[in-house]
Amino acid sequence: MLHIVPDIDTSEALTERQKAVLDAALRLLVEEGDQLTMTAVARRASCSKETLYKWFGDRDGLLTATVQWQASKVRVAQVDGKGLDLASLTASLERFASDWLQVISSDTSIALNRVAVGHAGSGKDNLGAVVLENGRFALARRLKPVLEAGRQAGLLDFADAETAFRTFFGLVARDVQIRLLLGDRLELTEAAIGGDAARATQQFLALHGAKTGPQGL
Amino acid sequence: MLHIVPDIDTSEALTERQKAVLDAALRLLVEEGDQLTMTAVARRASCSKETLYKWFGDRDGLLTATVQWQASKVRVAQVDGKGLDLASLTASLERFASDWLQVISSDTSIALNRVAVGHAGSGKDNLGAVVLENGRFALARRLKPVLEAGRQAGLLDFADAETAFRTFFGLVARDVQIRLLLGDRLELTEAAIGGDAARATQQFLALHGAKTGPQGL
DNA sequence: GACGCGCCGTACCGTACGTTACGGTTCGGC
DNA sequence: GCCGAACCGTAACGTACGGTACGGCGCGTC
Repeated sequence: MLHIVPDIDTSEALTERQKAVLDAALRLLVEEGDQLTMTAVARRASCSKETLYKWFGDRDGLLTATVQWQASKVRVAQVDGKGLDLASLTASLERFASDWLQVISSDTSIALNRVAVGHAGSGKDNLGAVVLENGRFALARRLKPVLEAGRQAGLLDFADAETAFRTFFGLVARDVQIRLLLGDRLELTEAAIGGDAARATQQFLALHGAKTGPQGL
Repeated sequence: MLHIVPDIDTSEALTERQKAVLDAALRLLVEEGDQLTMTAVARRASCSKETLYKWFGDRDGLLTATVQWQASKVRVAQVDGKGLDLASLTASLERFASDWLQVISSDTSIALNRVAVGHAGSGKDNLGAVVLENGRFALARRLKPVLEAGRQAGLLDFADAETAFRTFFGLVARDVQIRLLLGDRLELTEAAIGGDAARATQQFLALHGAKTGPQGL
């Protein structure tokens, strides 16, 4: 009922050592933000700067590789639509919502998004596109089949899956991500996330749940 | 029925010349993002670096002043709740939604948020707090009285104004801001914004509009 | 019309950091 | 045991940029 599949194989030919280096860079990114230096990465990863440049070309290459490396680790649960009833649909939606809130409130996601947002301004690289592709769009790819299945099963009612997805997204994320990115302290406990996921799911069902009885409008 | 009031008077003792300099800095910020240099600002504003440092202290001071200067210009419409009926409530909500989408999709807002997000990582200054205070929180301060008035008038039904506001916020903004910040091209025409504002308002009313007939749950 | 003040333009200083170069060490292959 | 490749640690280089100093100029004041 629930299995994990990578979107794109971005782990192309990365040795264990290289992954370790990228993990070090990632930790540094979380701690220091975009002003991490090549020297700091080399020291933290116990490798030479020469190696960093040989492997990743330049600073932007290292940053890109780091972001892709982390992005390749973010997986959203995938659910198939067999034997769908209201209970399992609700559970699936709540799980998506919960996973997503968990992701966007994690230190790693915040740091990565901060860097990507910063770089999106000066269009040197496409960190923003990478983050978007592995975040928001990956989520949509996973969720839409569930929505479609829900519609097939007569549980949901909507015209356009993309629009329905965006409504769900808005109900789940609300102002959380932008507030976190802007530095607002916003403690999201496990319980709060669960509650928000349930609320968002109920709201979504209220908007797009198929009417059971006869209904105008 | 609709008047404009500043939140905080941050235009404290800014001469016209200083405002012009900040406008130049702002334009540069929109064009070049955070890697704008003091030299560039001085050249664009036709002033000397010495003056910049005398007026704003250092680079962060200039950035902060620029952000506050722009923030002080962003005003969300204020609406009072007299003679509220469903039509005027709907119109108010749509106007809020439309204004907000207009703001967050503007080049200026995107540039400012990018800078603020970047700086929120390395907590040197509080640009993030400034942006948040004049954006998301200012919106809440303006909208909540309308929601409360709607509840008083028996048009809306919700337990907590803050939660209701966040729901509305989510329905309006959805994934727009994060996508724009991450560099996604996302053309928001006047018409599209109007449509989204109407849709979000209708969804909000569907969730929180007071039930007219007898109704369980 | 001399003086002082505020500001422009620009040259200059110091530093941080990206990038490169190089000597020393480990290690697998023969 | 020797060779070369890969890599570590560090020193060195070049540059961009934040910050400062200084000469010149317009302008209000006496």
